[in-house]
Amino acid sequence: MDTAHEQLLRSHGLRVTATRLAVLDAVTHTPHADSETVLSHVRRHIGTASVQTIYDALNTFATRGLMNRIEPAGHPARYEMRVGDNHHHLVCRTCGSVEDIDCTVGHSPCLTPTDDHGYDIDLAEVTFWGTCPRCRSTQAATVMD
Amino acid sequence: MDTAHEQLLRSHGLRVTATRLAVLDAVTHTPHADSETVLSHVRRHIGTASVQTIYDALNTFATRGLMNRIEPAGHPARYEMRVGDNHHHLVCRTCGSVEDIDCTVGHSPCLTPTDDHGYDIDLAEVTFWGTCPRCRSTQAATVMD
DNA sequence: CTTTTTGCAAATGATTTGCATTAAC
DNA sequence: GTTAATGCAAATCATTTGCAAAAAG
Repeated sequence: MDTAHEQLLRSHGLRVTATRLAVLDAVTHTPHADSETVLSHVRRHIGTASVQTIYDALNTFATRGLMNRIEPAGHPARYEMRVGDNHHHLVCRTCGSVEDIDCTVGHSPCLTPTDDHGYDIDLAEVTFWGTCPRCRSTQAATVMD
Repeated sequence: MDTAHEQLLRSHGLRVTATRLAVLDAVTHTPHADSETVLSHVRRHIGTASVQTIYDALNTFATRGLMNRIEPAGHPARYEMRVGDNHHHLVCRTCGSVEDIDCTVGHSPCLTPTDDHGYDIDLAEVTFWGTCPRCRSTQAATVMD
């Protein structure tokens, strides 16, 4: 079952290591995982791993296109396996948790800029900001000061 | 001319100080300014100001709704005066510079999420990512290794 | 055996926090 | 005279960098 991940690495010209397989495993099983979550998952699986190796693996994967890096402002980066679909992200302002949201129109929605200002545009990103149910109930209890 | 800014502060229940007026002035004259740009502008205008005071003013303004804070992933936060229009942002991946982009449809475009996952959504944000003309020409010269 | 990955430690860089001083109301 | 704003120093926190040791091909 991790043969698929081995193939994924090789097909991108990357060396197969226990750490990398564990990182792929972590993000596959916990979409939108942050580096800390990945680190603890990896340690649980293969015993030991350094913070820097996790960052290196995640950076490599994001750069080589195996993963997407999601960077919610004010929160640590999160990662998801790269899939071909078109989806957006819903981010909690309070805890930074991320949910996928299908695109309403199935493809990039009205995202052709009116004026590209000479930029070479490669991505239109849609982010929905809000408060997740859990943070909302916590706040409701807290705000009663 | 800074009377307008004084009124803006008072109308939001904020005290009028030289630093705050200079910060408002900085962001008005340099939309999408980052804290460093604001700091140097303020120092040029009123002689002295601490980093922390700038951060405090910008945070207060963003929280109280006088400004929008734009946080391009991987780059320092930038600020713009809050206006009622509906526009998006075009961010350079390399240098983090920001340009405004008018919304194609004039109002939030196809931004009603298909499933809100129980979140209390307050904003749909559209960000275009690309490379600005300046960074593109620099890279073209550099990539020839 | 050559190149890539890993691990450790130290550095970076934007931003925040605590607290005493000063200025606004 | 209160309360809020400022300034200074030190802390925080995610992430990066430099370099030597270990592992992959």
